[in-house]
Amino acid sequence: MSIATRPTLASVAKLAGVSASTASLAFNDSGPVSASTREKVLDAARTLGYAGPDPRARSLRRGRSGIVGVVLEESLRDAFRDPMNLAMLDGIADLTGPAGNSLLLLTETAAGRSTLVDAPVDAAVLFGCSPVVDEKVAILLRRGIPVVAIEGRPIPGVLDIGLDNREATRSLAEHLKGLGHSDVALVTLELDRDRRRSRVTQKLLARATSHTALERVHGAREVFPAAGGLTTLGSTVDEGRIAGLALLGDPETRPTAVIAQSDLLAVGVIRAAAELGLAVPGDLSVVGFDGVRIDDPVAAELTTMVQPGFAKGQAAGRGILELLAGREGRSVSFTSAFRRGATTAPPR
Amino acid sequence: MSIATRPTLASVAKLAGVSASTASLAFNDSGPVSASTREKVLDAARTLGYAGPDPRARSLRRGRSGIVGVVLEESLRDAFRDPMNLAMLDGIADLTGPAGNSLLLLTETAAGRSTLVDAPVDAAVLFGCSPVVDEKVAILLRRGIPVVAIEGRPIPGVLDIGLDNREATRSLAEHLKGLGHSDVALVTLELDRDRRRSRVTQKLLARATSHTALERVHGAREVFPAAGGLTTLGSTVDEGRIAGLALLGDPETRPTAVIAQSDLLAVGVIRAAAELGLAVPGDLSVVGFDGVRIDDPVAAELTTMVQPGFAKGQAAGRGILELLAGREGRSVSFTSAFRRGATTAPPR
DNA sequence: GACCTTCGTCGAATCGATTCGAGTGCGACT
DNA sequence: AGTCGCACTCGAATCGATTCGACGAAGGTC
Repeated sequence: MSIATRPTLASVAKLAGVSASTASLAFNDSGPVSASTREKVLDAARTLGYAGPDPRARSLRRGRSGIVGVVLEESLRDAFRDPMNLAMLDGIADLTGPAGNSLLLLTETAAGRSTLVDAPVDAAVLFGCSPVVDEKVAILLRRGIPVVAIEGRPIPGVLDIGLDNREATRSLAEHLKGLGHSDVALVTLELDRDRRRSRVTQKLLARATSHTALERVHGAREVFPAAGGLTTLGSTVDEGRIAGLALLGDPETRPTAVIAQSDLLAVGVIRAAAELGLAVPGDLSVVGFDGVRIDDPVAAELTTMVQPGFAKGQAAGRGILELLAGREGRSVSFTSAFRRGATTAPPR
Repeated sequence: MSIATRPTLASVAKLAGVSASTASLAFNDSGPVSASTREKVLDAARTLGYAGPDPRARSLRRGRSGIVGVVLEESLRDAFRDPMNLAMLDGIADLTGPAGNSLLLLTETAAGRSTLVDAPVDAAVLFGCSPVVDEKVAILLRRGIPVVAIEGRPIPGVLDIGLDNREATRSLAEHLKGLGHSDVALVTLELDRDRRRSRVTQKLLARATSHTALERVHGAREVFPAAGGLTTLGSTVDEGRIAGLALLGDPETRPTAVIAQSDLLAVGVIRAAAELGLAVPGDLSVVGFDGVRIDDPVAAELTTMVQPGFAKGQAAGRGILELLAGREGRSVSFTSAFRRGATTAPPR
C-alpha cells in the first residue's frame, strides 16, 4: 500500500523468496529457471503490481535501449506532409519494428542543445535531405552510435542510402529538351540551412549544404546550363504554388517549362499556372520528382521520376540492423524510373 | 587509443584530476563549479572524445528519459496519411518539444509482447481513435506512467482530450435533414479491433471498441435512427472510394446523402460518385468530418465539421507536462464548427 | 587572532536491473 | 557407496551517471 514507491525487481524477489538474479531470469525467459519458481515470481509481481523490469535500468545494463532515432530537420508537420518521407519512414519501421526497435522522432529545435545529445538511441537515421548533417554526425559517431544517412553527402563512418538524383533529374531535363524546350526554370527544395525563398544564384549554390537539392540542380544544368529558378522553404504544395506564381507572373520572363524538385512542388506550380490562366501542358510543361501517390487528380498525371521510397526506407532499416549486429553494412544506391505523364508537351 | 571501450565520465574526471561528482557538475551547469575546473573537465572530455553523459545512465538515475510515447495503433503510413493526425502530433510536439521531450512512436506490432512494455517513456499519449486502449492503459498506469488519451473512452486515471463527436455529427445530420434528406448512409472509421469492411449492423455496434467512431454513429442515428452504412479499414481516400462504390453502385438502394466520418473518406466517396457518373451535390450530398486542409480542390469545398486538431494536440501536450510536473491536469473537451461547403444540397 | 560564511570539491550511496562464475542438492551411474 | 553431472539458484560485480551531506580552505568581521 505504500504509495510513495513503486515495486522493484528486488522487492518482488523478496516477496517470492528468491534472489534478485533469479527473479530477473524468470522475467527474461533466459537461463534455467524451474517452472515453480517462475510461477512464484510472477505471482509476487502480480501481488505487488509490478509491471516488469524498468526499461531505463535494463537499457543501462544491457547497453541497448531498443530505440532508433529518426533525425528530421523540419517540423514534424512539414516532414510528414510529403508522402515520400512517410513512405521512407514506413520502410524503416517495417524492418526495425519487428526486430524490437521503436522510432524516436528527433527534430531540430533551433534553440538550446540539440536533442540528439540526450537521446538514448542505439542507432540513428538521418532523414531526408538534411543540410546540416555534419555536426550531428560528429556527435553521434563520437558516441559510438551507428548512423545511416538517406541521401546524405557521403561521410566516412556513415552508411549511405543513395539515390541517382543527378542522373534522374538529367533524364527529366532531357525529356524536356527533346520536346523542344530551352527556356526552363527550376523550383528547388531548400538548399541552405537558413532556408528562405530566393533566386537560385551561383553564390547560393556555392554555399548550399543540401546534397540532394544540389545534385538535382546539377543534373538539370547538365542539360540546361543556364537554367535559373527559385528556392522554396520545403516540399509542400503551397511552396510550389508560391514559387510558381513568382516565376510565371510576368509573361516576358515566363519559362516554357518548370523542373520542380518534388511532386508536391510540381502540383503547386501547376496550381499557380491554373490561377494565372495558363494551360498545362499547353502553355507550360511541368515535371516533378518522387512519383508519390498524391490524392490529387493532377498529381496522378505528373511527368516525374518515380523513386522507391519504401524500399529506400527498408534499406536504411536493414543497414541499421546490420550495424547494430556489429556487421559492416553496405551502402546502397537506388535508381529512379522515368514516368511520362500528361504535364509535359512541346512548347507552344 | 583503446578501441574497445568508450570514455566514461569517470575516465574524463580522472584525466582532469577531479572527482566524478565534480565532472558531473561541470557537464550539467548545476551546482557551483569554478570556471577553471569546468575548463579542465571539458578539455579532458575533448581529449578523450567524450560526447557527454550517457543518456541511459542519466535517465536511470534521474528517473526521467525525456521521452514521450505516442501510441498509434495503425501502421505509421496509415496513421500519418490523415492530416488530422499529423496536426495533432504537431500540436503535441509543439509543447513537449521545447520542454525537452522527444516523441517515441509506439505502434502495435501484433506479434509478440507489446512494445509498450519495454519503452523508457516518461508519459504516453494514446493517439487517435484507438479501439484497444484498455490493456495498454493498464500496463502504463501500473508502471506509474502518466497517460493522456485523445478521444478515448473515459478511463479513470487517464487524462482525456475530448471532442464533441456525437453532437458534431448530429449537426451534420440535421443539416442534411433540413435539406430534405431522409435516405442517408454512413461511412465509418474502423469500429472494431479486427477491422474489416462490412455493413454497419447492430451486432457490430454492440461490440464496437472505438469510442470515436461509435459516438459519431450515434450522433447520426439521433437524427436518422435507421441509417445503415459501411465500415472501412481506416481514414483514407481509397477506403472512402471503396465504400462509396459499394454504397452507390445499385440505383435501387442508393442513398441521397452520405455521412462520412472523415474528410478523407468523404473525398473518396465523392470520387466514387464521380466514377459512377453521379453529380455532387446534385445526385448525392456528402459530408465529412475534420475540416482538414487537403491538397485537393474537392476537399476544399466539403461540407464538414471543422475540429481543432493542432489545439487538441497542444492540449494533450500541456496535459503531459502537467502530469509530469506532478500536478493534476485537467481533461479538456473541444468542439467542432460546422462549415457549409458545396457538397450538400436538397435531394433531387 | 578567533570565529563564521561562502565557495568549491569530494566520497559514498543510489537508481534498477543483468550477468557470470560459483555453489548446492539431488538423482543416476558404476 | 562414492562420484559425476545436471539443473537450479545465489552473491557480487557492473552498467554510468547524479546527488546529498560533509569537509577544507579562503575570505570577511569584530
